[in-house]
Amino acid sequence: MDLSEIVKSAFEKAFPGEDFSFVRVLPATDPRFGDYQCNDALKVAKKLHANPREIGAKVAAALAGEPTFAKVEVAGPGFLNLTVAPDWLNARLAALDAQAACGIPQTGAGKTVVIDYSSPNAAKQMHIGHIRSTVIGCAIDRIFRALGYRVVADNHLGDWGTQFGILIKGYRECLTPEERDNLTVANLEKCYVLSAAKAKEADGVWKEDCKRELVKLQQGDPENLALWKRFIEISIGEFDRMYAKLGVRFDTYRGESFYNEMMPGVVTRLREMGLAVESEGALVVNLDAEKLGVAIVRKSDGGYNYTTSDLACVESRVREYDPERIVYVTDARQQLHFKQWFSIARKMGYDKVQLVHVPFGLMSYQGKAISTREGNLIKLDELLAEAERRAYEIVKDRGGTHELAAQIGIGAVKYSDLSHDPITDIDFSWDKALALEGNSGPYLQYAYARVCSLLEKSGKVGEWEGGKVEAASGFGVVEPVEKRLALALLEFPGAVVRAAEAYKPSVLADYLFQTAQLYSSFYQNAPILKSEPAVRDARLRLCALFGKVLRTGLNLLGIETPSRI
RNA sequence: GGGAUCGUAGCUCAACUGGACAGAGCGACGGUUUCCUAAACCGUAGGUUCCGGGUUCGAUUCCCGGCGGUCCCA
Repeated sequence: MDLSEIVKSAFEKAFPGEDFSFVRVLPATDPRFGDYQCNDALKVAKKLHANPREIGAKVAAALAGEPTFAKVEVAGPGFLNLTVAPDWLNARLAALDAQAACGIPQTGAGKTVVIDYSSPNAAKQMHIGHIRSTVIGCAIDRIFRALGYRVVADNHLGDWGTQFGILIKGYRECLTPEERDNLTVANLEKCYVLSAAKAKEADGVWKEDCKRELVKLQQGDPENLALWKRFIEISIGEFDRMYAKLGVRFDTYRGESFYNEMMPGVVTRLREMGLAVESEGALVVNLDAEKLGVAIVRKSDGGYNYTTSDLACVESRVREYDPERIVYVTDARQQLHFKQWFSIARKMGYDKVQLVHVPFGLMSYQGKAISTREGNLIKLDELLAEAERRAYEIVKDRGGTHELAAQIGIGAVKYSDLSHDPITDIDFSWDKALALEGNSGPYLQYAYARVCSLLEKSGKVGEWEGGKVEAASGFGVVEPVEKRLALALLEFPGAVVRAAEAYKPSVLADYLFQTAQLYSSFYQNAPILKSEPAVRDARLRLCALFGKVLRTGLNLLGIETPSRI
């Protein structure tokens, strides 16, 4: 039985008739306090106006004879320090080992969640600023899938808007025939820059031409529409090349254009419901009551903006998927925007679907926002190539391949982002992004590879890569380092759940690193293969379970787990 | 002007949402390879958790007021 349940019923036994639903047992914050602790006697003391130590003592008495615990102590002002019985620990480890997906609870079974992430702009190359949404979103995606949710991963591309007038004009006038025939995103970027520069010329002729092309596109002109489609296809092709390297995949690529024809309907409904009113030629929703200012849903020139398209998008998603929640992974600058349109969506009646914005901090480079204008834009492609190059320098001496180097380098890039709380601003640096030592992706991959190597050498565990560990032996945890590792392994499902609840892959990353540290310490300080057979088998089994947990966890972060590095 | 967000070791970050002496990594210093992968391990130094109040048995965490950085809106 769950430890919290056991202690809760001890509270109930000691103080009948009280509500103890809040009682929780947590891992001990320090090994000296035992294996687990419960601090809730202090809360109870407040409620009952009683001495907390006495309450702790009564609960401890109620726990006497409970076979789960080898020792129950009241410490300090009334903390309950719990030491579990070896049998309990071994049984729990065996249970964890036997469970599919390392015991991750299937709380999402039968539920759908839409996760909206990455979302780069078409006709531009991806740069380091795109890592965060892509990598954090991908991890949240994988975590929710592991919890049993049906996940719809959607890439909400920036594939519509004024830039296409500039692009079409630029395509026709600024590119050579060869460039037009072999159109790449790099070329699109180039012609955009040239065309946008000309649009700033004083006479305004070029700018007018761009506008005309845009209007033609919006009116469905076949030639412009075909060009636009081609731009999008080329862009997606290029994005997919990046996603393949990053191990990211989407279920749908629905850009802004997908919601185009739905926008007038949204505005009509907003009007009919009395939510939107005319103001200075524009149509706005006033949110002053919630201190969210005013949201424009149709501009004075008749154009729509993101608020409207996001509302159209939520309508569309609810209709199609009926999701329990929709998660948006975007940078923190958009917080106001999301608060505004979430509020409007609820007023429109979309109050059953949970709308969640996961904001992440800004990425800068050398202290400046990343932009073409600042000239500090590092292409994602370059970053990944450099990551692979640095990893290869280390790997090549051991006969490592470029493929292995890519797994390690990209693991380093992803982990350096995922190991931080998403809200943290990041000033990009090559050395930080590509760290290969200490709290880094490769540290975890290295720990995993050593588990694989160990098990291979033991000759006992043939099918381990397929997840099968011979259960010939129990766990027989003895040494303190061994026990700390064992207790940490039991926390894995909880770490996954906490990461999901907080929408923070960093919670899982942190757990994996701490657990890997315990493993490294154990591995270094306790002989495994050289131990006597009983100890050796028990330790191998623990290592195998750690390997399984680590592989599962890294997989949730989207980090590969080569078996040899 | 209004709002959001962050402020923790020299640097980069944790701290399971209010618990025990605030922990890691990097960097610094010192140690460990006839031994299961040294991308590792062990140890030492390093803190007024921005400042000031408040709530509480107990605050890095919650509330109020400042200061500073970043961002959004007007």
